[in-house]
Amino acid sequence: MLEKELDLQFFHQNGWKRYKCKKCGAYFWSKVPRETCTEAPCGEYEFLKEPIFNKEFSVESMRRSFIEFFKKNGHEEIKRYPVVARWRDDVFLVNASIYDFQPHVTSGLAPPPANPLVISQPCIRMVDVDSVGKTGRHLTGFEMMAHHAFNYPDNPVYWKDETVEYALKLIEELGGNADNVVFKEKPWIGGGNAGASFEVIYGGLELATLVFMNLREDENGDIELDGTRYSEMPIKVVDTGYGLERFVWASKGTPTIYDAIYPEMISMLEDRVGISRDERKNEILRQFALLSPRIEIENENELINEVLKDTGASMKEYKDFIVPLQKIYAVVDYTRSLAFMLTDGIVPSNVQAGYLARLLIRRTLKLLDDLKNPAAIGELVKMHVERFSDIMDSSMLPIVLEELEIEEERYRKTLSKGMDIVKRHIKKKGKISMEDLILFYDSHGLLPEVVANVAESMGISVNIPQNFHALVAKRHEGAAKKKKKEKRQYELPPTRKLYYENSYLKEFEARVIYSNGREVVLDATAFYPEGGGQPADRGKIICNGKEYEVIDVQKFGDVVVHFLKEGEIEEGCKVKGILDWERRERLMRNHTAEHVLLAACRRVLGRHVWQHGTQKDVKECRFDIAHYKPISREEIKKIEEEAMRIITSCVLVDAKFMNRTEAEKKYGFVLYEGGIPPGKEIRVVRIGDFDVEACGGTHVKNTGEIGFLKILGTERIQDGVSRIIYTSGLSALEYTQEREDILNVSASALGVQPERLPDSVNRFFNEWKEQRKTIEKLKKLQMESIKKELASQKIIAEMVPLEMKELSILARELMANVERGVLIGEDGSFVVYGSDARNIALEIAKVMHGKAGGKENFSQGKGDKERIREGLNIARKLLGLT
RNA sequence: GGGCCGGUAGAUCAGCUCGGUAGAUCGCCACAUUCGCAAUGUGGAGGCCGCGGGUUCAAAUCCCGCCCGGUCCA
Repeated sequence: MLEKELDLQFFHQNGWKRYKCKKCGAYFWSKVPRETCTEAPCGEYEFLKEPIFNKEFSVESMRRSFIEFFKKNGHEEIKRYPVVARWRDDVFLVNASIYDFQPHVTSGLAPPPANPLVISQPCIRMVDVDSVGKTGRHLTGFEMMAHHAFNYPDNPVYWKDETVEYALKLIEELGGNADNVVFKEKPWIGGGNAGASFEVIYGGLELATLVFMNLREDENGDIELDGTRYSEMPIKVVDTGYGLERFVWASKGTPTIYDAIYPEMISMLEDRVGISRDERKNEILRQFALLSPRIEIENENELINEVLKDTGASMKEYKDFIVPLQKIYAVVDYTRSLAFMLTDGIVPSNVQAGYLARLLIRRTLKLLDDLKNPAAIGELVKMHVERFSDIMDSSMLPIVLEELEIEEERYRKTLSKGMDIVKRHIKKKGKISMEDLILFYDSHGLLPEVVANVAESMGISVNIPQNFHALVAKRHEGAAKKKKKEKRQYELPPTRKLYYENSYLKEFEARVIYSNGREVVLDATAFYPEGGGQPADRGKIICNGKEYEVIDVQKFGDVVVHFLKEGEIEEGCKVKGILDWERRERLMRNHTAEHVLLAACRRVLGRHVWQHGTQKDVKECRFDIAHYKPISREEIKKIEEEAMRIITSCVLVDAKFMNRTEAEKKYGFVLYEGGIPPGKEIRVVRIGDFDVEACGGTHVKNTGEIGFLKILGTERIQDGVSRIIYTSGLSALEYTQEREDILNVSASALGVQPERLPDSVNRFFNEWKEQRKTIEKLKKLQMESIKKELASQKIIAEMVPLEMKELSILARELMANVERGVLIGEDGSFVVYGSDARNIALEIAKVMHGKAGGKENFSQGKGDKERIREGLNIARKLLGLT
């Protein structure tokens, strides 16, 4: 398939030929005859010996050169997207520039922001997190420079030949020799799409990938790749990715990619850690970069040994200089990724994208600890934000720094708590098993190396298995299973949505176009179907004078289906629909109130606040937001005040349908606060300058109609996610009235004014505690006197005015003097001790119609308190007292 | 979203396996020692054993549900 797809005219016209790599067997195109594809490990990193361009580039100048080149060639420059993929629900982070345009642009549903376009998109890839620093070339954060063209059947832009030509021209413009380029053929699959691609190899390094995306997943498709079926797409997408950092590296030929990108921060950290660089160390590092494509990082020891062998370096040299340097590299890369993630608004958390941020933070802190803390994590993130201020939002810095402080504190706490647990465990068990190691990691977040360190300081050695993480993963197997909701399909024309035409419509007339039992579809409806966290309307449908109650309304595609409580309506019938207006009005107010609340939260708490989930209802609504610490009482009050300010300003609420791409351009991704609606057209609800969201719900026309917004409470549902419970309008008034009632009832129960309640309650509670203590003391005294009375005898069987708990205590104290005893309490419970105690207790229980049990010489039980006399009698008999 | 661990005195935790008297250490208070402090000694105060059900004669302990915290995975 590739051979045909990638046999370009351009190659034939310009003297390029197709070869097969003698080492890896892949096919490639080259202008000069070659034995191998030249990509490491088939070739070597030639650029490390001789940079491939005739001048050095910084990150900034390379990015600029790339964008200017494509602008010159008819491309429009597009601003970067956030690294957190808010417009998608299938991934957390942006992994590649094409993510910006999936799924709606690539599927043809929405137009691209420009065509063709050029962009430099920051990406985060967590998969390489373990390799960073050690291989000399892996990164968690990088910029993918890209040009994209979307070819529609009626509007083609350009395709394979032009794309290849651009790659060569760009390299020449940067001062490289196009004849050294190799185009390696490769099938490409990703994100539900597929196509053919070229890897652009230069100097042994893959500099770019040129993807020609023309297939999409389709179970009925006639092309099969990797076991999945694909069919041709109407749109053909040129998807390129040029690694910005790799280009910079190749222009400089530094020992590692990190030295090329962040020379300033690295030399600063080297100074602080006390490492000096020289040619020899650079040679060792260079060797790591040269060998790492050949030896997988999983076999790290092999890689290290090879490098030491090739360079003649000692293990000590490696440990003293190379390891700290590799840690510095990782710190520098991680903190830049964090700078992107946090300024783009990711809040550290124990779930979702926030967890990935926390993971990076903790790894960074661990590395900084290893390096004896040459810098604070916040200092480094700040340096990145300042250096990349042209593409990062430095106004987020204060919030980011606070988030990092909170995270560091939390990490230290987890760590010290975990160490305590390990120490206690060792004291108790004296060893640490495999199971324990997994438990410590899985449940307490302690890396096995950390556990081993603690154990060794206590003189216990620990075996860390090579496949530790695999074992942990095995534990989690079968844990996650997703189920997709099957949505029914109705083969009916779209329902006319009267609730969008006039959200105040209370009654309407329509015709039944489909009826099946309790399901009714009308040609038009004012009933709002459940969606966007707003519950369905209720009300009734009247047909031929007969009323049918509507208990649910759902949307299937573009068809609105009403569900009746009972009865059946004939198709074709003319009906009148009447909404439960009281309910709908409250829902509408609460929905608009939610948008107001979000605006207020962003103003009070900061711009990182992001809606996380929501559920409207008539009375209480839930509104979840991403925020990095619990919301304080003071903040709640401020949010309420801010919201009321928006409400009392009587701001117009504007709802209209807009072209998706235009809306994104105009308002940005804050639009998707409430989720990602499908389709080319999206409904945009705007409240003055306060808030704008894509939202399909029904809203009031003016914020003044909300009247009153009250926050009923907050709770933290996850780390980094707080839930605000609120209500508005009449429901809010009802809430405050109910609260007042509670106060009044409580106050009158105590016979005080409501204002006096806090003091009075405190007093009563303290008195109650005092009295409880007094009772305890009196009981103790009573026990003492009973004890004195009984202590002179050898065997006793008595009724005493005590209950179970005191009986046991008394019995145990009597044991010192009295050999055998039966004590029966006034509530019918009893204690027996001394020889044969259990059997005696069972006998007493039998007589007292109760039950008993306990130890051989100390037993308890309880029986009918009316039969205490009988119990005593049998006890005396069994003890030989009568 | 799922898995795992935890919630007992102001703090850190033991007790839970196998139901039957709620404990330790630190901190706090008082007294003793001292010119005074630190240190030490003696004594004392301090617990809705997260909440709600259930099983049981009897639950901190066993079972179920919920709440809260931590942690790992997607």
